[in-house]
Amino acid sequence: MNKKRTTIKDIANALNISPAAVSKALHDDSRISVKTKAAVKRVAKELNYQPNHLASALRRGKSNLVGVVVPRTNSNFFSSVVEQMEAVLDKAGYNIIITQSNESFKKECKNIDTLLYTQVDGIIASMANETVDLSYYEKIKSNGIPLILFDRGENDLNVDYVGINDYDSSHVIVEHLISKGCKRIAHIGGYRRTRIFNNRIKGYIDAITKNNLPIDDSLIIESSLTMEDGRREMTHLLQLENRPDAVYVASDYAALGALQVLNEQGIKVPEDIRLIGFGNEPFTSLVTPSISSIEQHSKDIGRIAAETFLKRVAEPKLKQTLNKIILDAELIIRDSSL
Amino acid sequence: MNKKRTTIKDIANALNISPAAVSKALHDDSRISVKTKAAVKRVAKELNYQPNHLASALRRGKSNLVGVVVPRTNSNFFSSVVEQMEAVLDKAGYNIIITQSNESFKKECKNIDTLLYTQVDGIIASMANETVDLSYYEKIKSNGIPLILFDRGENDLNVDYVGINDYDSSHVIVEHLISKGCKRIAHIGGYRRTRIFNNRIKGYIDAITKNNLPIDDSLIIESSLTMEDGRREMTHLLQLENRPDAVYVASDYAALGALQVLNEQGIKVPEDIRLIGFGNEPFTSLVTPSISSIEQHSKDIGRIAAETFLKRVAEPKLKQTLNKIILDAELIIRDSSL
DNA sequence: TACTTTTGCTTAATCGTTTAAGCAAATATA
DNA sequence: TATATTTGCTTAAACGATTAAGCAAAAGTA
Repeated sequence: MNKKRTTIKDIANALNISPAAVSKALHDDSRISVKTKAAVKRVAKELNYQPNHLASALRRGKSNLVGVVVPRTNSNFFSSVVEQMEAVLDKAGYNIIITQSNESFKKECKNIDTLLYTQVDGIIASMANETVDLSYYEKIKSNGIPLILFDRGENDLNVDYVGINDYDSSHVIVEHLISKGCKRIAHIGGYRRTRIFNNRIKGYIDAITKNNLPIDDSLIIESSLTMEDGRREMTHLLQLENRPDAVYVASDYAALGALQVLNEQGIKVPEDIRLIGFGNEPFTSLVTPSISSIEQHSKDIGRIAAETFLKRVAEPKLKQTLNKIILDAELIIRDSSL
Repeated sequence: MNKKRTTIKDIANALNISPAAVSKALHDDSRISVKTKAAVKRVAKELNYQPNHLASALRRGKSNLVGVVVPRTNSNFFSSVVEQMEAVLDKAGYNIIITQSNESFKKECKNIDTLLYTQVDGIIASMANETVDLSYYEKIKSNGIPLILFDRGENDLNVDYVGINDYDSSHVIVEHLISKGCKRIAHIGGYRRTRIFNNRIKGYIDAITKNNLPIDDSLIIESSLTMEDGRREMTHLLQLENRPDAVYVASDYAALGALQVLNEQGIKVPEDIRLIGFGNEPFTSLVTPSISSIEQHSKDIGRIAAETFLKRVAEPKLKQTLNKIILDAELIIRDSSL
């Protein structure tokens, strides 16, 4: 029983050469003979050698790990983003560590600490709904490793960002609804403190105003955008004296909750009330009626975020120009707003 | 600009003591005076000291990281399992690295290599559908770190396992359908090479036989159980001369695809055909009609898997008895099988 | 032939932390 | 008072890989 794992030293001993030569052979150093390289690789395989990442990372000051912080992984958007990141980073020799905050600020801070502690070479993150205090993100910056934000970002942080144009998306949605004859469009949104939700709200207000419709504060609601929130806020909207004829919900999950309430109360969608979600989660096309929604180009976001990280580590620290990439979102029209 | 991160040495220099004393002070060693401890901690905070995980893990031969391998994270089952693991392991001072195979054997192997390379202290895994070759799992075992499997496991590996009783679940489903008067029950299952799917198929066959119904091979289908598979196989079943009056699908995703086809073709569920899924994914209660399904107790599975890992590392290597934990599954009856 | 260059290695230091071993001073015990 | 124990540190050697520096032998050049 060889309890101990094979190290570079074991290979060196077996071949009667120095550990340094082994290390170089394994890295195909030009100063090692073809013969020695072959021998080293053969013995490495024989002894089932597995390089010790900790040792090499410690020595090289580089872990080849990228930390990812997402609010949750079980939404199609985030899991799709992460999948693309993985694909891009993998090709560049990086592995990723996924952590989820479950929308909790405290958990998010813990995750960041864990990642820094693990000596990741960079962090790609999307912030929890709760997050207002940015000190942990400042901590990443002061650590000197690249920080790239996506979707749920924050202007004040002054770091690379990839996301979609939330403001414009609201315009597209509102104008689509108006084209269908809607006059009282409600908005179940997120909290304004989160930049993207604030942008959606601003876009909504500006689009309403631009189209000469009145702004009615009772039609603008802030929430956490869970399915439960969608149910509650929809119920609430239906109790208004002057009901809306359309509801634009800033998340598909909340839109789903809203749709359930509408279905339960026998309100016809889209005839009585038109409904639009946000995120283009797969279930939007599966429920009855299917829910119109905004496609956020998750794959592009994941790919670009990863590429931005790679650019950052490649770039000399000098000419660091900030990358703010805003993708155009796309409205997918389904039965709920026909 | 202090490019370099603060190390234990910096603290030692600031206080004119040895690095060893600093290390001990930070770990509350009893042989360090209260005064020194306080001073060390103060300076550590002042200099914004962040321990280097690589170094300590290298030295201690323990990374306090647990690797998790799942087929995907964007299913509620797996993300819920992972969430519980995280909660349990966190309390014990462990952090987790999540990797997803996307049901690809190749990716799974790569993930395992990455995790071993990162020197995780153990691996908790659920196998991809494709996985038949177990050599990578043997590799984990031969590495000497604990391996715990959940849900998609494998008897041959002879390692700890947590899952639900797939065989019994099939019985419960079949008997429920029979109680509703169904006589021709089809089964859209996974591939027999995967143990859990094989168990579901065996359970289905035995339950049908036990209830004196004939086994019709054209009603037993193997597939990858994606939504697309569900659509295709349902379409196929509807083309049979002698249609089934119930379909038991071994995954909610495939069940969803099947339901779409039934809805599209105007077949009434549950009146014409009853439908049952597996996994109790949230969307099963959201679609119309809502889909009956099996609750897999994902939270318990996650918790128990994590606890099993902790037991393993605590236990002396001597008295290693295998932990096989099989939970009873629960049928949630919804509209699709009323 | 006498030199320079290249090849193919070795030596030794290093990354940041932990820890066994050791040692002087302070305190306790006989 | 003499001896034993405890306290509070230091020294130095790891952990396993990488790498700058160096050095002898082989090959190339004049």
